[in-house]
Amino acid sequence: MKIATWNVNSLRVRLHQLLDWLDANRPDALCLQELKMEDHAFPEAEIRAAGYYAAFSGQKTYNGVAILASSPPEDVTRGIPGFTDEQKRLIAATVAGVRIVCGYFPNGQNPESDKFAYKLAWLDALTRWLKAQALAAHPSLVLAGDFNIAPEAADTHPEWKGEILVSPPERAAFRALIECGLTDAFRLFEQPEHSYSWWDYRMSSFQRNFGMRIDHILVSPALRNACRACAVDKTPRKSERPSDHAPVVLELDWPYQK
DNA sequence: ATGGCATAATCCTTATGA
Repeated sequence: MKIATWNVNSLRVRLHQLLDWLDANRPDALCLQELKMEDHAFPEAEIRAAGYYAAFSGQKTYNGVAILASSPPEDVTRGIPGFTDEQKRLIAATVAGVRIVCGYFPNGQNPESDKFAYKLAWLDALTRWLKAQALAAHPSLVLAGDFNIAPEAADTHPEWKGEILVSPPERAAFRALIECGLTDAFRLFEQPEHSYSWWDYRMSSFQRNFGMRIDHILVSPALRNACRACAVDKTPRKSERPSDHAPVVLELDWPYQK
């Protein structure tokens, strides 16, 4: 089973790149973030024609998340239960017996801003819900998306300066997620040095590999031993008019037979 | 080397992202 996540930074602009990528990679499930469109504009017919079903939660201009799958997503839920949030940042569904939670975590802007407080509150609500409910109800669970956190020093270019996405409170919030029993699938495998998933559009950041690893796939204990490979696919980032994020792809030996 | 880019909407300027 192949599960992937990709922040497309406008599904309208990236639709054809998405369809090409689906054709070339045939994931069983794909988590999308930053649709930047309302549900009525979601390109359901094009995606269906590519052989995929979709569950989505969109909004105008910002945010918006979706789960595409080769079989119809089941038991779809939107938002973090118990957390009132106008921003469409979370969707969950079951695909082939795996509970898939797709998130577009808040950016936070800077540690002094209200948006930063919102980011930490959002992460706290997510962590509490996973710990108290979701993981118990669904032992085989994947949390995938744009976390907007580079968890360790190795996840940013060595010369990275800013505070946001790397601050101690953000990294502590990431560790709290891990402490729910989740594993960063990317780090289960040997990876190229300086592996990132996002590069700023400015200053030729991609050409200089001046990036950060902020898109992640976390797996629950029941899935940990089923992980076979996990990698960043830089191919779409090299195309014309790319998203600033690259897809991250996890291969699972699932249903697990050992 | 963080600015200078990309996107959407308010649409020729602003808000936001990371």
